Amino acid sequence: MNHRHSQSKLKVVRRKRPPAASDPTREKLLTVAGRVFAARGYQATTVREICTAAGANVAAVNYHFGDKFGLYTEVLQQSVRAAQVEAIQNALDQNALPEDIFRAVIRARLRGVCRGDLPDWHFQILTHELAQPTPAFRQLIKKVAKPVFNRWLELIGGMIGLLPNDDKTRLCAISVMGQILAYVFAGPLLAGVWPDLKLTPEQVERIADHIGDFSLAYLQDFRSKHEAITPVNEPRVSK
Amino acid sequence: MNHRHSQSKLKVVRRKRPPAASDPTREKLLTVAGRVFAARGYQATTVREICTAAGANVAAVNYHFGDKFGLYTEVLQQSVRAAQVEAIQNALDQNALPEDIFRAVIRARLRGVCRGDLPDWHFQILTHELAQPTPAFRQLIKKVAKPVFNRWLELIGGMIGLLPNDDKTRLCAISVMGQILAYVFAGPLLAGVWPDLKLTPEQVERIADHIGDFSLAYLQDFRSKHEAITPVNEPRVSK
DNA sequence: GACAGGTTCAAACATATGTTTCAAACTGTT
DNA sequence: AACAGTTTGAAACATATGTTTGAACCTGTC
Repeated sequence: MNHRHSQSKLKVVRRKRPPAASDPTREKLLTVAGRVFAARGYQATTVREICTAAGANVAAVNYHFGDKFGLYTEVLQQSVRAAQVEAIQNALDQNALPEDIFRAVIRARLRGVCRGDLPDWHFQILTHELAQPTPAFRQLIKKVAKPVFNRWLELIGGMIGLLPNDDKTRLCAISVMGQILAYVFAGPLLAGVWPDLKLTPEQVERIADHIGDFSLAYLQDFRSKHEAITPVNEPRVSK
Repeated sequence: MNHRHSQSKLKVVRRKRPPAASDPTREKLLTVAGRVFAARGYQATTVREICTAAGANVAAVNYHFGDKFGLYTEVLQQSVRAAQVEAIQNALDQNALPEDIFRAVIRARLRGVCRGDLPDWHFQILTHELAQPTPAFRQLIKKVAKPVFNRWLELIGGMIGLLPNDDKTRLCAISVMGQILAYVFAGPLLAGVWPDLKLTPEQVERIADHIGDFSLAYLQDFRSKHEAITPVNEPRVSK
């Protein structure tokens, strides 16, 4: 009944030569589709809307991407690539004080949401995925989000002297991530509740600093209280 | 082209007598629709799916609710009513220590997300609205979320000795809300990143306690550092 | 039982939408 | 210029879906 994401098309229309590096209509479709998918979500978006907005024929999507879902998948990948995951990876893999890495990650993630004034459309797409995950999304989580989060757990575990897989470590990691998510995903909610909030670059820095302060208060306190029994170099599972 | 929420139907089919208190198919449609809308979102949901799941005829929705959007609006209202807003209102208006009120609010909000095992479907609907707000949603924010948040600002402002509309107060309020939102709205993300997490009532209590501890570390620290210049009884704007 | 008002049902309607088709236009190569 | 492969375009297709319709079906009242 419901023609969901058709997943495995056996007879996919694929061009012989690879994407030609700069195919005008292909590029146009991709950028336009990004905006539209971000605004309406996968289901509510029509290929006709994308094509007319891109000045292309209705058949263009099927020709270049096989089908609607093929286009969406490519948009999603491009979106994740643009979501500055490497920025965060880099921050996490830097050789610096844990606290500095910690703040750098927060800043990197938060910077991603203000390209100009509104949350970047890349994140709006993720919002839709959060509400209604497609197979493409689950895959991206496994491949992108999970490794980053694991590294994040190591960092925080190190800061409070617990193992990465300790429940307390996880709770703390989520507490910090959650504060960031509020600004990334709860846009409409925030706008209704704090209308004057403008996500200028300076304001974003202030927010990042605040989240850092807010979180470190607990993390450092936790560490100093448990330092006697669980030294930094030999973390143990607590309780 | 796109038949969005049709908003103002002039000739709405309305029964003469009010909803009859217990109309079996009407009730059935409402409860079923809640589940389906929560799972798929407004656009992706078909009235046929709802009707067959409710064991009713396709025409039932139009007969009882005018059109698809009428049904959705009613589901949304019922959903907000069930979202335990009063529980939070009550907690906020209680006469107790600020810290206790603070923890009670966190617990109340977090409890709402675990009716059984998965996030309650009421919140899933809100997730869709977050991704793609309907007019009905913006209204709900103004009427429900904003007053609660203002009360929340007062509480936190009082705890750190700042005015409710101070930026710092707002940042703190969002920091706490954000931690909660992570569990409410980022379900798929959490599931991918912490698969073993089971939202049992006990686990929810633990999470609530953690968020309380995590946040109070900063709030109490902030207060004690600024107490000298800004006593509790006479809060001032900081900086 | 007859009647009236409300309710349900199967079928039909109108339209929206993803996809396909096939001919025309285009592009680079010989 | 001729040709082959690629890309585009307008129309057609098949299906999904919100809505309407008119008859049948209740259910209580006289």
